[in-house]
Amino acid sequence: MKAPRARGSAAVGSARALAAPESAAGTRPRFERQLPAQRRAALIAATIECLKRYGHDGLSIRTISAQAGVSVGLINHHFPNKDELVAAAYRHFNRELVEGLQAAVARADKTPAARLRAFLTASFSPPNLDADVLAVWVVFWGMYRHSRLIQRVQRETYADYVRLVHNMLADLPGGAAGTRARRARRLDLRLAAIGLTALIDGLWLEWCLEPGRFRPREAVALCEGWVEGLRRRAGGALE
Amino acid sequence: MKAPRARGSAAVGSARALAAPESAAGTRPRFERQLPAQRRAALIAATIECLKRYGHDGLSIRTISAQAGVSVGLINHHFPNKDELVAAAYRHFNRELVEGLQAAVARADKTPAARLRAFLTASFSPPNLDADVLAVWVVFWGMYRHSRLIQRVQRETYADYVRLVHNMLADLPGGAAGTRARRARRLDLRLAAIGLTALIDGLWLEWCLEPGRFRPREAVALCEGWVEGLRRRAGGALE
DNA sequence: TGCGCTCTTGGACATTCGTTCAACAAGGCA
DNA sequence: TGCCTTGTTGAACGAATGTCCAAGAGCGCA
Repeated sequence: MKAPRARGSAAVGSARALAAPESAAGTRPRFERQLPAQRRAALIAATIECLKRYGHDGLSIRTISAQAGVSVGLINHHFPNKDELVAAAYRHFNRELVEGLQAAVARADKTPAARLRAFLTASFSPPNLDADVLAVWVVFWGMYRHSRLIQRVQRETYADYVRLVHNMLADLPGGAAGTRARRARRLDLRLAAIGLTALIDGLWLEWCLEPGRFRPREAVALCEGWVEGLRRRAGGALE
Repeated sequence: MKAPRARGSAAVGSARALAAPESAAGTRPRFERQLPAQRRAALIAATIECLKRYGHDGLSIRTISAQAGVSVGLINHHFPNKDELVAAAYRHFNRELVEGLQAAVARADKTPAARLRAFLTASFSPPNLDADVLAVWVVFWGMYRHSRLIQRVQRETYADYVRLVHNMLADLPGGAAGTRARRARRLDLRLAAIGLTALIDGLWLEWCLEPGRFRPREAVALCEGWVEGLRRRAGGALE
């Protein structure tokens, strides 16, 4: 299934198509100049939208420029090449996820349990829990092994996510270890963060591959159950 | 990063390159005819190999045929089109995973705990736990939303995997519920299978995105810890 | 008002893509 | 031995790809 060519440019979201062609002498501008930062943002948004709609096939200069309501040449004026645009889109996508989760946690009550619940609920709600959104992730992951750019962005942004999860677990009752069990507990925390992250990602994946199999609330419950089980075993080494 | 063109065809694994060009009148066959089933299998193997080496870019008729040591036209003689070849490769990949896991379980001791451990160990060992292998999965997942063929194969093969996990959990001590708690327990089993699958998939993903963060044994321990936590809560509804 | 910076256009380019097909030839069978 | 089935080749096709660049024009500034 290929992305449509969209001749004449539907120009979704562009001001271009708002009015009918001028009748009188009024010479309406044929395009609107924008500041580089704005245009770059629009191109990044168009890239993600194309990825949502057409998957990997949507990653073509012509599809993206049509989606942005812009000519083919413009992309290479704002980005040195396609790979840089894709990497920028990946960075944006990552940042928006992490910032959204951070905001959800910040809005919650100050108790660790409430913060965790807010985090999980946000993870399993729109806009994150959307089959289109996960499809976008998966396309990016598919590039990971063979694109240095994608690898770099991953390193840059993933650390924030891991830190968020890690801190949330550390704040849980029993999470602040005394000096004595400090070392064993830190091992636990490391593995716990890894496990929780994996559980969340895996549930994401499963839900999107087959949304009917369970409901978002059940995913939250599963994660909370996991954390609960962790706390019960607290102090003991995992292996 | 594009896949190389390989003019003259290195013909990896083909009998073609075994001997030097004939000097005397010996007219060595220019190619070897094979049964359709064999050739199809070779093309599927070449497809997966290309996916491992070059990611999504490896999915081109020319790259695959070069990898198989075969001409471009042959692929369309054995498969109606490229999508069917890719779907066949996905089916093969799925089947090999599931059958490998089933075999590992079958080889293990008959106790449920040993079977579970064998399953987990196999899940987090080569050839499954390989960054290349997961990269292949991720490319397939990236096609899922937009390819009916891939969706169909997914439905066909995923059920076996889920059943395997489900049965293993059901066999655990405490898994065989009495008639009284039957219904509540079945809810638990369903969610437990979902959760364990998600945990395994997520750990896969994490390990391959950053293999240094934890060791395969730790992944096994995390999964066993999860199952242990489940059994401790056995009988109670999860929410 | 008009100049000029630079954002924007869109045609042109060389490649690569998936698919087709006429011709070739391997190898079993009579 | 020679025929015949059919697996196999590789050139050719049109479509689509990413990039380039000369020309055009929006809009701030003098």
